[in-house]
Formats: sequence, C-alpha cells, structure tokens
Amino acid sequence: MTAVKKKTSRSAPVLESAPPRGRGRPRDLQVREAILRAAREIIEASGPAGLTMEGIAARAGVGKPTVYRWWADRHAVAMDAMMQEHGDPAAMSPQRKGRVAIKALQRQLETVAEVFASRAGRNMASMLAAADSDSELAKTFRNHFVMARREEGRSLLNEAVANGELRNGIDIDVALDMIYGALFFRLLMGHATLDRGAVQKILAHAIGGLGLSEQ
Amino acid sequence: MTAVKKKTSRSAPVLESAPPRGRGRPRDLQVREAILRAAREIIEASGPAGLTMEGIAARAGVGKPTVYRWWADRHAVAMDAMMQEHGDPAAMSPQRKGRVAIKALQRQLETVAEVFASRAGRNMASMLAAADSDSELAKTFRNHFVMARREEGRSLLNEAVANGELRNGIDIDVALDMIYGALFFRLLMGHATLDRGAVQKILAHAIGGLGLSEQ
Amino acid sequence: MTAVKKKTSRSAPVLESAPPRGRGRPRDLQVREAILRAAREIIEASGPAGLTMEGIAARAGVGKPTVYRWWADRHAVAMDAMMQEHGDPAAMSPQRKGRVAIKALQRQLETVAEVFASRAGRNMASMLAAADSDSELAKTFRNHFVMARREEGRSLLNEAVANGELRNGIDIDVALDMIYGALFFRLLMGHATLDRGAVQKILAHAIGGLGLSEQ
Amino acid sequence: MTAVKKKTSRSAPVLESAPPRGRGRPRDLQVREAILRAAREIIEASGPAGLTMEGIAARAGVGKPTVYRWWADRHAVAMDAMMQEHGDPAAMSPQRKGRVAIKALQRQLETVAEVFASRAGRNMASMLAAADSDSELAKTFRNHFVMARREEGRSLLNEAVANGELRNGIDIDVALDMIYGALFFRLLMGHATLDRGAVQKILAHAIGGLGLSEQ
DNA sequence: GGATAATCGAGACGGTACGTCGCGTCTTCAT
DNA sequence: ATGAAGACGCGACGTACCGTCTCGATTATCC
Repeated sequence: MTAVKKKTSRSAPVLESAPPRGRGRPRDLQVREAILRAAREIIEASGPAGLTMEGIAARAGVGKPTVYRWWADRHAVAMDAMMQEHGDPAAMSPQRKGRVAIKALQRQLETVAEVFASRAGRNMASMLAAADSDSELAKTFRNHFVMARREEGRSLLNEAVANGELRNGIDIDVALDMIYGALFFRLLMGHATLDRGAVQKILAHAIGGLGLSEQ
Repeated sequence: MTAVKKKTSRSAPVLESAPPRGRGRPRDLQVREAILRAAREIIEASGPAGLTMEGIAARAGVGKPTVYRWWADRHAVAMDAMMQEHGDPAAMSPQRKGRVAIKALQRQLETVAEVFASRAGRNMASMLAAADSDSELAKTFRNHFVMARREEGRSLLNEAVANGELRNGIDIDVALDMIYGALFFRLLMGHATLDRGAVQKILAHAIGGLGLSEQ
Repeated sequence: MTAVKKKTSRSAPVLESAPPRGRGRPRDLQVREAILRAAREIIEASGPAGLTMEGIAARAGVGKPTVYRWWADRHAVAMDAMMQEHGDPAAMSPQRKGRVAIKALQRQLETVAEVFASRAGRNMASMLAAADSDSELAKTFRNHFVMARREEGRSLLNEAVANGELRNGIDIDVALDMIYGALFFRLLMGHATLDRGAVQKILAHAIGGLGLSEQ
Repeated sequence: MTAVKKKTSRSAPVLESAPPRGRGRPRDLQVREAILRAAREIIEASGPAGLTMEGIAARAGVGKPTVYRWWADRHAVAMDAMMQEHGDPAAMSPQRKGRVAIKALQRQLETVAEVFASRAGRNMASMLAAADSDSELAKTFRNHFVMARREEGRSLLNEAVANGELRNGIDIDVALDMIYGALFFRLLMGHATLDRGAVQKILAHAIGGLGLSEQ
C-alpha cells in the first residue's frame, strides 16, 4: 500500500479492492493511466531523478492536484508506474513443472537477472535507496520488486530440500540472501556482469560451497 | 575522485596528491574542515535527505560559493564527510595474524556488519543509490565504502585457498559476492538482522554449501 | 507597459485592460497590493538602491517567484509602485478655469516642481536613468512621470497661443523642452533650488526671451 | 576628485599633482592605463550596466585589489575612463574670436549636442543617475560632464550681455538652465532629435522668447 | 429534475533550495 | 610597497519544484 496522507483516502494503488461508489463524480480511470504512462515515459527518458510531479502532470495533461489526490509524492507514482511494467510476479516462474526444483530456481534467477540487468532494473535500483530508506513507500518498493522474487525462491528451496536436492538443516533465509543478495549486489555495484553464466556460477558455488568436499 | 566540474579545477577531495602551490591565496583548510564537519552534523541530525548546500554553508559559517568552489553538489560533500569518518579501511582488519584465514575473514565481516548496522551504515546505504546511479561520484562512493571491504575479503579468501582452508577452483569474485552481497542485501532490505550470528551463519552456509555433502 | 518576459504573459501593470478570466485560480489582487506597498516602503526607507526582489518578497510576505510572476525585475516593481503614488496626472492641474492659460501653466509647473523637489522626486530621478536607458521600462517610466507632465503643458501652451497670450509661430516642442527641461535639469543636477521663485523666473525668461525687446 | 575611501590615500585620479615617491615599488602607470582602457572597452561593448570590477580586472589582466587600490568602486573607474575620452573641455570652444558671442554660444551648443547624441553621450547619461544621486562621485560626474559645459556657456552669455547682444537684467543661471536643460532633457528623454537644427531652434526661442514681441 | 458532491484542468500562491555572479576584503608569492 | 592571483564571507540574482489553495466546468448520485 502506497503512502496515504490526508483527507480523501488516497487510494491503495496496486490492486484496489472495492469501488467505493460514493456520491460525486467518480474518478476517471483514464486519468490514472495517463499519469502512470507519463511517469513511465519520463523515467524512461530522463531516469528516476528526472521525475517531478510537475513534469508528470504536464505530460499527462492533468492538473497537479489531480496527481496529488491519488499519490502522496513522486515516489508513489513511480512505484505504481514501475509496478505496471515489471510488477507481475506470475510472469517470472510459470515454467516449473514437477521436476528438479534447482533447475526451476536457476530459471527464475535468470529471469530476475535479466530484469535487473535491463535499464528498468537500474532505474528500480536507484529508486530503491532514494526513497528515504525506511519510509513505508521504500519498504513496499523493496517488497514488491526484490523481496517478492526472493520469496519465490523460498518455496523453490523448500521444495528442493523436500526433494532431497539440497541437504536438510540449511537456513533458508541465509541461503536466499546469499543467492539473491549476490545478484542484487552486482546490480547495485555494477562491478560484474549479470548474465546467465553469472547466475549459474553463483548457484553452483552456493550449492557446492566453498569448503573442501571431504573434510 | 569526486566529480569535478568547471573552471578552477574542483580539487580531488579524498587524497589530494600535489599541493599546487600556485599564486593566489591558498585555500583555507580550516574552511574545508568546517564544511565537512557541518555536513557530518547535519547528516547525523537529519539524515542524508536533510543535507542541503545552504544548510551546510550556513552551519559552517561559510558562503555558498565557497562550498561550490570545492564540491560540485551535495553528494560530493557528503561523500567526503563520510570518508573522514568511515573511510579508513585499515581500521577494519588489523588483527589477522598468520593463522586461520577464515577466522580473520569472519572477524572482518563482523566489523563490516557492525558498521552496516549502525546509523552511519544506513545513511551510507541511502546515499549510495541516491547519487544518480552511474555517476562518477556514485562509483567512488561504492568503491570506497563497499567494494573496498569486499577487496579486503579477496585477499583473505585467496589466502584461505592457499592455506587449504578452502578448496581450489572456486571463483573468488562469485564467492565474494555471495558473502558480501548477503550482508549488503540485508543492509538495504532490512528484512533480517545484521549481527554476529548472522555473519557466522552466512559464512557457514557459504563454506559448507547448500548441497548434499556426499552424493 | 512594463517589461514582459516569458511564458505566462507578465501582465501589463498600469491600467490593465481585460481581466482575462482564464481557467486556473485567478491572481490575488491583495498580493499585488502587498508587493507594491512593500516596494514603496523600502524605497521610502532605503532609497531606490536599497530595493531588492528578495527584500520586496520578504516584506510583502510573499514568495519570490510570485513577484517574478508579475514583474520582470526590480525596476518594473518600482515603477508600478511609484505609479500608484505619483502617477495620477489629474491631480496636477484641476484648477484651470477659462482665464489666463499662462497662469495655469505656472501653477502646473509649480506642482511639478514641488513633486520634483520632494524625496519621491529624487527617487524617481535616480530610477530614471538607472533602468538601462532605452529599455521599454525606462521609456514607460519617463513617459509616465515626466513626459506626461510635459504633455499637460502642451495643451496649455496651445491654448495660450490661441488666446493671444503667446505669439504665433513658436515651436511648441522646443518651448516645452526649454521650460520642462530647465526644471528637470535642476532636478538632476541639483545645482539650484526648485521652488516657486525658480518656476516663476524660468517662465518669465522663457516668455520674455533673452534678447533685446526692440531690435 | 573621485571618492577616496580608506587607508592608503586613494589618489585623485584626474589630474594627480605630485608623484609621492614613497618607499616601496612605485605604482605602475601602465596598469592605470590598462584598467581605464579595459573599462572603456567594456562600456563600449556592453554599456555602463555591463561594467563590473571583476570584468575590468580580468580584461586588464590585473588583480581586483589593484583596481580597488586606486578606485573606490566601479563608478569611479567609469568616470575616469570617460574623462579620458570626453573630458577635455578645451576641445570644445577654441573657435571663438572676438565677434558675436551668440554665434560662439551656438557653436558650443552644437558641439555639446553632438557629444550628447553620440553613444558615449547616452552612456554618460545613464551613468549620471545610476550613481546614487547625491554621492560625491555623482556630483563630480555631473560637474565634469554637464556643468562644465554649462559654465562655458556662462561666460559666453555674460559676454553677450556685455556686447549688447542680449538684454540686461537676465538671470544667467535661469538662462543657462533653459538652454542646456533643453538639450539635456532631450538627451535623457530621447523624445526629439539632437541635431544642429534643434540647437538653433532652442537658441532662437530662448532669445526671442515665447511672448508677443510688442505688447 | 434539481440539489449535492467529488472530479478534473488550470494555475496562483508561500516556500525552500538551487547554482551563479559580483561585491569588497583578505592572504600569499613574486617583483 | 606594488602587483597578479585567487580564496573568502556575503548578498542577491532568477529558476525549478514542492505541496496547497482556489477557481470554473464537468459528471455523477441522491432526494
């Protein structure tokens, strides 16, 4: 839920539940789309830093108060805009059947890496930390864009343990942080590539471990 | 090296090499200190978001143009300010002897985790992505604050391999990203603690691997 | 018409014609008054040189951009401010009946001299030449404050000629410049007084001429 | 004498009398010339409003303090610069013999009008009022550029009265203000031409008077 | 159907901060 | 002592956005 601020309940953006059906003129959904499209285009053109409320309103052909009516600040708009493009988690791992969970994990990681490596990925990264760190918004941002993927991995790992593909007793959270953290680290630092080979290597090292096989 | 912009070369901040000894009045080092101190105090008090050039100048008792003479923007000041406090890499791993490299690595990771977990750590994190992502400044920032620690780890890992503490053939970069990435991931996402226990678990999982010991 | 600069037409100040009745929020006339009042007070207190946009905005309790929205620079504000005080030409010669035009002229000149000799007069003088000489603004300034009075004299002179109070064939423009120029000259140079006696003498010399009566 | 301000007696610019022959390095006269030349060129190129101390120093290849050592502010430099070009009063009326003083007056007025009508004339005009009205500098300015010419006229008028070319009993100051004021008025207002015809008409009207010849 | 009410475009408004320019003073080195 | 260079404190510049507000014009629901 994006930050809500004052009088008229600034609506929950992603997945609004009930159309309140109040009295006055109902909100124009085309306006919502126009605003989000404008935001996306601006981010595309000038990066997240170039995103301003005035710019959004102008490009959407909309009054500023209209934007403020539905979103608390530029970050909220940005998040909703990004959500429309890349927020669909279902698209990421439809391909897993019943076979090897590790293989499925690898495929998912590859998809994640692909998104991370794209321009949108870098944009998301720079929005991530820009948003005041522990604001409600920043958390949502992280949850939706990064942690959601990590959570997809959790079930795969659980499955892998259940399958006997991974050993018992591992701390799933630690494992997730090692794997997804490595990807994310590369995204933010930009010191290494983020391609399929990278994913494979990370996965292999995580599974194989750094220590001596026999001890 | 911080962003340099226009006419009079905005001096390299972190480790200026040659005192140019030109003609005119030499720059006043006390002014530099006052500015950096002011920046540190403001960040301390209001977070990195509360840092403004005007605020810095006012608190330092200095003209705005003086600040701009030496730093291109607020991020550059912030970076230099942080550097003074936490930029000393030597302080982090003086304790390693000649014995177990893994143990030394663990100690270094604990120190890193401690810094990350502190307020300054969160501040650094939020500055990290704020600075336009792939600007020269942002890169320096990352290199000095994060990658420098990672590099300390590299030599320890190399040593560990040489010692026979870790197996041959591992990709050191991947290993570093798994370990430091996991820490950094937790720093930014804030979904899990960053204490000694966490460090130990991460290290253990990285070394032991997720896979079956005997297969 | 004061200098107009950019996008939203910076409105004509003195005697705006049509209230545009556009869409958005209409401009607040109280703000306009507050700004002009502030400008007047500052000029009163510190002279025209002490007038700054920041000072105006601060004293009027108004944002700087609001001032810039309606006036292009400090001179434009000053002009409108002065206009409110001394721009009323009707106040200057209401007293003429149908009798001697020369007498009426003298009275008008005395009023002009009085204004010129006042503090406001000196202020106006120093604004006159300060404003970039042949900018649109400077012209308006001159037209409203000085030339308008000169024009009042024109009709009086015409009348005087028609009455037979002055001889035919004189060049009215030259006559006006001799008379009003003499006053203005004294205003700017400050080398001689600007009282009733001065006015009377100037008028007498202009009418009587410097030459020999009979030749 | 230009405004002198502080410690080392800022020397009188226009006609320094004695070379003080103090202790240290004597001042470099070439520097003085370079500064004044720079000032002239800047005024020529950008008008008096474009004249800044920094600009002068830069163009003259001189340190700012050097300029400030000898002139109190930009107006003082400007005045000295203009003085070099147009300050020579002797050049203006060498042609008078012993014959008709009125004729000589006319010739002098024509010269004055010519200077006034030139670009330099307009520049001088705009400097005139810009300089804080009753500062010492502004007075000097006026005295040198305008009043000096008026004074030249005074002796001519006196002579004309003595010759019988003009009638007795006229107030010379008033007469001067009528004539020179008319010229100056046209210079500042710019509402009428400033050519020979104008001078002739003004003179004719001043001498002939506006009133009826016989009454 | 007429009142009520929320929407939307537009844009003025009080602010804060931006980054720049010029001021006039100062400090340093070289002459 | 003079002079070139240029750092410094300061004040103002004019601009960009912020988030709020006040308009007129729609567009619905409710009485």
